[in-house]
Amino acid sequence: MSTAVDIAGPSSPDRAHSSAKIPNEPLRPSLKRSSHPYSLSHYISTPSPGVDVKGLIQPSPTQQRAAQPAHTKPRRAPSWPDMWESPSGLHLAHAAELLMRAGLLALTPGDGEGGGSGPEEEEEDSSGCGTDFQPFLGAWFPFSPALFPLAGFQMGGGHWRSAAMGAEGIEGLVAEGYSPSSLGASNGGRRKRKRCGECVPCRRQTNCEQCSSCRNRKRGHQICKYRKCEELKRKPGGPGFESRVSGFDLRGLWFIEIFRSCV
DNA sequence: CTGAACGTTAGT
DNA sequence: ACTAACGTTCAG
Repeated sequence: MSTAVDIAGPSSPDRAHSSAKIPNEPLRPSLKRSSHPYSLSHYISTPSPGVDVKGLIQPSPTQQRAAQPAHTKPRRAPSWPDMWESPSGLHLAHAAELLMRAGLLALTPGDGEGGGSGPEEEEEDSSGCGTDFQPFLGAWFPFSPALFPLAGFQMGGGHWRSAAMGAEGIEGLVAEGYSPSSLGASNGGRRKRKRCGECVPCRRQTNCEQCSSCRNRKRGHQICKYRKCEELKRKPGGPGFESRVSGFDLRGLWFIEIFRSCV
């Protein structure tokens, strides 16, 4: 199965006559940085035979018990609800929960007091698992580990944590080249959003030169319709709007698919 | 509701 | 300064 994205567009000759000034790869540097040879679909469709994914991911009975929501705490960041949901139903939170059940992820509560409700549990859970999984993650995920802060995860104490997109998450974004202003954190959210660089339209490299936007570029000031970022098409603040990293959809699906096939 | 036009922002 | 393109407004 090819991971090639149909960047040719529905009705557009992908001619190379796109205006020379149009950047061919308008991706964020952090997105371009990924040099991993394999794609998500590669891992989903053909799990590496050399790696016992199940063994790494399947929760031990102890872990399962430890993860039982006996006193289910809200795992969602109170101030970033949208970040955990996506319009397509691909819930990163779901994936995160799966991770947690598998003992591969420890949630950092909002206050971030360190051990959370059960320092002992955490020690139990992370024994061997986290440290084993860490290099595994590095090899497993095509996107740079540096992207984890984007998804609300951070490294801490030898295993991955969910920072619930608190201050750490913002730091991660900043580290990735997002300025607070570009995140809409200031000026009442009237800042320009940036294209995600990951969706099909974003990955398209040429203008069709046929759509109204292309033909009317002078006055329209709009990017080619077939290159219009899917994320930017959504209304800011609308349902499922993910203001910063549109890859959440992909990653959420990714996690879920991986766990579906492995657990 | 959709698309065109324009103002504005952001990168070079 | 110039260009690309996002956000907003408005006409149809």
